[in-house]
Amino acid sequence: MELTERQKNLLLLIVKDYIETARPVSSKGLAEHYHIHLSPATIRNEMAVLTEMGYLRQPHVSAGRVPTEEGYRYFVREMMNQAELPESVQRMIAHQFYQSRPDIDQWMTLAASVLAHQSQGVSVVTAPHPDQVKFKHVELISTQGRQVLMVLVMVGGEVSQQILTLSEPVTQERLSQTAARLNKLLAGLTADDIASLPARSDALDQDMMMLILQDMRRSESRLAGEIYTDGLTNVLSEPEFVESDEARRALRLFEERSTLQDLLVRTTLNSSVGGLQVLIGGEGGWEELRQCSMVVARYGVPGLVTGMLGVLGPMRMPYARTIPTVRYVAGLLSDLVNETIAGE
Amino acid sequence: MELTERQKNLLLLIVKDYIETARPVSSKGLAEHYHIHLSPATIRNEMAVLTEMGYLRQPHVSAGRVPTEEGYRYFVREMMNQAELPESVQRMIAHQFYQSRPDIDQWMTLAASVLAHQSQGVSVVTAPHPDQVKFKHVELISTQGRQVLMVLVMVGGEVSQQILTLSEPVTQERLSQTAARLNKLLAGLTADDIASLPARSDALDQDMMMLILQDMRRSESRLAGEIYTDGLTNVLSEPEFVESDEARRALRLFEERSTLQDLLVRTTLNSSVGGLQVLIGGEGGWEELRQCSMVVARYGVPGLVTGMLGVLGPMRMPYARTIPTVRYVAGLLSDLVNETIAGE
DNA sequence: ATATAGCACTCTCGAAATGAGAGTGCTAAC
DNA sequence: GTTAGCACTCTCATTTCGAGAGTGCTATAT
Repeated sequence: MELTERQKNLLLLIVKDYIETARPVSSKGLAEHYHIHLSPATIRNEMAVLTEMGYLRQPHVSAGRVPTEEGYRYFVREMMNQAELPESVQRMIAHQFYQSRPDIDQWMTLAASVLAHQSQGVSVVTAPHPDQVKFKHVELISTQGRQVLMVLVMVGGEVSQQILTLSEPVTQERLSQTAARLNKLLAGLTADDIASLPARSDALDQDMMMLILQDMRRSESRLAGEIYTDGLTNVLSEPEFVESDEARRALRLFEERSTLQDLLVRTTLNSSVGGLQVLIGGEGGWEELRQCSMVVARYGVPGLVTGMLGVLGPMRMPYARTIPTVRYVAGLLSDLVNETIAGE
Repeated sequence: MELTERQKNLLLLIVKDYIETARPVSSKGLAEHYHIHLSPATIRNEMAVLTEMGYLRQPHVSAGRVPTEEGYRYFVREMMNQAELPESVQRMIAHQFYQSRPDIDQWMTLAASVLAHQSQGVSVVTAPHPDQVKFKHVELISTQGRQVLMVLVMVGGEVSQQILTLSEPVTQERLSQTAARLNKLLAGLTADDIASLPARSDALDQDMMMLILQDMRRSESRLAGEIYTDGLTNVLSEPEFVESDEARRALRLFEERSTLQDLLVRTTLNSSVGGLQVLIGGEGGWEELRQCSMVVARYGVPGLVTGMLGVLGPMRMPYARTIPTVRYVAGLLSDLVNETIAGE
């Protein structure tokens, strides 16, 4: 069954109003607030129909109407394509990015901060992660005695570092030689490639190679790279979170990195870069998030390096603000990633 | 005026009980719950005295007693020296640390997690930070085109990395030579030392040196290094935070890194490594934390590299658990830092 | 047919009323 | 010094109540 034009406008207006005020919207209030040329009675009739169709519901018989999940979905579907971030805001955001120093960590933190601020929700951003990790460069630096700092650089610029403790002291010179040999040998190889290489005759070389392999595996398994979040306290004052334990429990998800990653991976697996998903009411099997919505997007260079970013908020979140912001920041990060690995 | 032995015991018991139950403790309840050989009436008399002296107060005339800040302070002072973490817990924690891979980042995350879990509060840990940054090693790696990854290692193992974009492409070979020259020239120097060096004749060398200097300055100004926190959601369900807006607002401090740093620096400036401070009710001029307490400690090698860690919770926090945990983890981190930079 | 006015009806929400219970302080006796 | 007893106070949960909000339905106007 289709919605008439009038029903559609009314529905959108109701959702919008509810998002702003957080209280059930009444026929009278609607008629007054927005000067529609309709009487409350007429609006009531239409509301009854919309309720029948599952877009609205009444908390109790003598309250106004509140959108159902279906109602939110309709709203989001309608405004998805039209919503644009004001240009001044775009410039402001872009400015911050291009002014920060060019460092993945900075960018991620900044992205999380911008998202949280603009949307007044909780933001999550994962660092860009190569689909397949390739060795680029290793550096072995003796700190002192048997302690060695290993800095491993992957193709694409990802860096991992760790401190090793050797069984016996080794000179910096020997470390440098080992590093040089490995750099030549392993350049551009994937973890699988390295695993299938024959053992090195030199014991130190062999040990280091194994450690590198291990590190690359670890890097690969971190499906989504590091996770940055911001704005946790934003939602604390939202009525949904003050009142319901359930909503508060949802926040716990955001502190547990492993579940969070799971969530992200699951929701963004089938979404392509550029595409944007809105999950309303914990769609996709997240019981804990039944009262929440997420706006997520993937960014990066498809097939090479990608990451994801999103915003979580109450189902009543300001989609009109959140959606374009997520989309814009995703685009920005894609550009930055692109520039960084250009000409690969 | 001194407290009699009986008053002291009573006071400690009351504080302990209140910490556990979160509700005002009554004379009767106290007499029943702990089998003291005293009647409620006697206890009431003593309570009246303790109230007089400012250690207790009554939320209203017909409620039990609640500790005042002064009461908490007394409690903490008394148990400060005796509280010990059960050995099984100690082993469990140590195990986690020695099992994790030896990486500052891992350690910090782990420390934050352990603190948050054990104390059921919000934990904060700052990475160890050298009192004075000294150059150790630089590595320049061409990623592609004009993009160069600069990895800077300080004495002590601190690493900073950034991506540079040069005005024109430079070969890896030339970068390596520059790095080698700078490594020789700058080894062991402080930022000030470097600033006073004459300009290099080679333009690339000079540019890089300036960038290194800049990076070191930045590293120095980050007074407390990176900040790790955990357990934010722990306190959300505590009654204090559910009820009062004020307490909730305090959490906002913890999302704003800059204020947080300020707080840490100010509170730990005059505390020595090994010492442990308990700030009750926002002592030290933090209005926002009037309802909270913090247990903070400094760790590391005095005069060389230090960091700090702490736990924030409601004034009603389980000090008996938190204090020994903070102390133990601080010791552990000190050991780890020590091992890492041993023989410097 | 569609929109509207009117009205009866239902339900929530806040305020006021009430009463039980918790806990105290004081006094007098042990 | 300790304790039993008792009067007193205040809170908190519960109930009652009425006002108000908002609806759905029906009859009327366009």
